[in-house]
Amino acid sequence: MAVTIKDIARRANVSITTVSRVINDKHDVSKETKENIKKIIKEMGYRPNEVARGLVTKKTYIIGLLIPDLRNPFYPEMATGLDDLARREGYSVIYYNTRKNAKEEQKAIELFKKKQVDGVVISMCNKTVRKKFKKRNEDEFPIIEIASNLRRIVNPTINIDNVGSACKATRYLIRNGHSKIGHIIGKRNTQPARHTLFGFKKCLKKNNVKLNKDWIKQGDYSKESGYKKMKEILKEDEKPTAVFAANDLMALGCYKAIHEMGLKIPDDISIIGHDDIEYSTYIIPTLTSMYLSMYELGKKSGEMLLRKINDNSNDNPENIIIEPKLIERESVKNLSTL
Amino acid sequence: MAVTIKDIARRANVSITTVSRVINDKHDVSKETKENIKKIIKEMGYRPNEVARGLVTKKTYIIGLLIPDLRNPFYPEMATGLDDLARREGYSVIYYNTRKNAKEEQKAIELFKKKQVDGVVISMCNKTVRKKFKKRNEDEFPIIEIASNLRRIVNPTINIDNVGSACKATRYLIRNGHSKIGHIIGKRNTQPARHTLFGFKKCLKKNNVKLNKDWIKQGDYSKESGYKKMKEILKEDEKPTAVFAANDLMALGCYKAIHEMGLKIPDDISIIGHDDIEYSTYIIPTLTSMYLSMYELGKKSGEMLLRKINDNSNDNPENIIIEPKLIERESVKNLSTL
DNA sequence: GTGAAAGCGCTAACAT
DNA sequence: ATGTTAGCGCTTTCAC
Repeated sequence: MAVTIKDIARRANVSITTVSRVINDKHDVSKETKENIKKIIKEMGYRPNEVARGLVTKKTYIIGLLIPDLRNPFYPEMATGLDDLARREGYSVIYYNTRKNAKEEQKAIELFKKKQVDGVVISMCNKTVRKKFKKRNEDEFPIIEIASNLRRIVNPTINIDNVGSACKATRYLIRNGHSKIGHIIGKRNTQPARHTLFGFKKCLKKNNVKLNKDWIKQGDYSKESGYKKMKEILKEDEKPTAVFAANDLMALGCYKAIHEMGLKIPDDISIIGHDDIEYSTYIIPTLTSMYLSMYELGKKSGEMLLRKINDNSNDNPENIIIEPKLIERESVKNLSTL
Repeated sequence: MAVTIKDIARRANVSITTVSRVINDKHDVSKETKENIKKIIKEMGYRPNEVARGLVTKKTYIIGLLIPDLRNPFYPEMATGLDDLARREGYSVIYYNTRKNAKEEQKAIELFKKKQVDGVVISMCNKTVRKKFKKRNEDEFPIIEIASNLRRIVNPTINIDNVGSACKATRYLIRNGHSKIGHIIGKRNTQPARHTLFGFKKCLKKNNVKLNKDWIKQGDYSKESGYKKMKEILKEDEKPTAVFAANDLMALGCYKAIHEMGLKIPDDISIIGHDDIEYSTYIIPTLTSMYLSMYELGKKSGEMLLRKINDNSNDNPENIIIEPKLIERESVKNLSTL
């Protein structure tokens, strides 16, 4: 058995309360006893049992993190940002990799509740789960939502301005003389995908560029889907001169497809990505993309969450909107100078 | 306040013991009361408090995972394997991203203890911490070590045969007619790095290939270091015709360096990696690498850990050795056919 | 089949 | 400055 507070108390000839006091750094303990107890704690290698502590304080110092897909570097990056912040403030994070599966998302939430986490950061795909979650939990534990893109903001939210971002990306292609533009979108049932598509279309219309539906394909944010969808696009009779991939992972897939078809980026076809993951500067040619710091996003979500955990003032939920920035690299060709 | 077992008991007009019984699926409860209680549980949205439960059962159903670097896709992959298995068996995993920092590793262990995790999976770099850890914990909680490569096996271990793997990779280059071979190793203070270097040297010697120390550079398993070290190699007066990078991430960095110097893979220089991360089939040219499934590794470590948690028989610790397989792709040129 | 009582390791009033 | 008591939400003997 591990040593408990009782063992320390016995050895120090004091009550467990006194021991508890020095553990928690309360002021009203005499210097002598305090030091004596500390010594004994060290000697016996005592470590307070957080489970017991949590039961009475109702704080576990655990944050739940719902991760849609651990294999997308997007999320480890975010998790790192959250973890760093949390750790600094004495919190640990427990993650649940849901694989974008609604059932798993549901289970993740159940789990977090059972585990009595102090708060949760979610970035879910499934609308229904999210709504249910909110309704039922209302005030059970603090939640920060990332990229939910919901109209009515109930929980504090960090949103990515996908409409604006898609617009910027598309405009960049147009400015570079492209008028035959394809788009590989994410899963249609997610808000970000819808918003991105909306921004894309809006920008085309605004600039009087014709939309060709054959060049719009639906992927699922994975490399594989980018690869497959790009191949489909390249099989069309008329091909676009540029393609906007809704994330860098799919853009990576595009690279592979294009290379396999014996074409060159950006000479034969231009690619622009989204998210600007680290890899994008390590592929050849380097990928032009829309940058947003997932690390920062994770960190910010942690800050907001902790604020909410400690304040408990449920009024006016914060709402942060992140606007991705265009990072010009080598994957887009300027046609207008020709 | 959340609803507790008491609330359910009161509503059902039974003792909390009975409620506890149905929660835990004990047999000796009459069908009627059981069903009634279940109904009420559902109605009130009751969820057992795992913290309270953990306090008495001394089980938290939490596994601690020490991750050296979340941003290396290697680890999310492994974490996914572990998570999947753990989840299936009713366990959650709490991770600690140590960033290969000895102090953080130390802290991670302290934390895991305080949190009363049921077991831990570690793959640490730091030898000292590891030893200390073992000595002090001996029987505190079950541990699985990954890639520790320690001589005396105390804990169950999953090892990667880095000596053999480096040998295979090197031999492959030699068979393809290469005799000027460089090597970018990982951090020298880690066992895997030492073993890999050892295997590399051993293979050269065995095949009477001269070792050129200028072509051996020390990186840190990051893309950046691969990039930098490759640049250094390419600045040497005499250049190797092939380079073996100790992991794919560094190989990726090599690609960038080589491209920037205006050279081509594999025509001007061949590259072989190690780990075979998913990206390696998505870069151009596709990377020849040594494959080992991190997902499987994570899963296996979970299986071993759970076995240890449940068995508690500390005798003859298991020891699994994984032997990476060569995956031929496009980044190595066959010089002998010239 | 069901309940009463004790206790897991700790904190938090309330005394002294 | 220190101890006594109660209790967090649950499981687990031990009775009945």
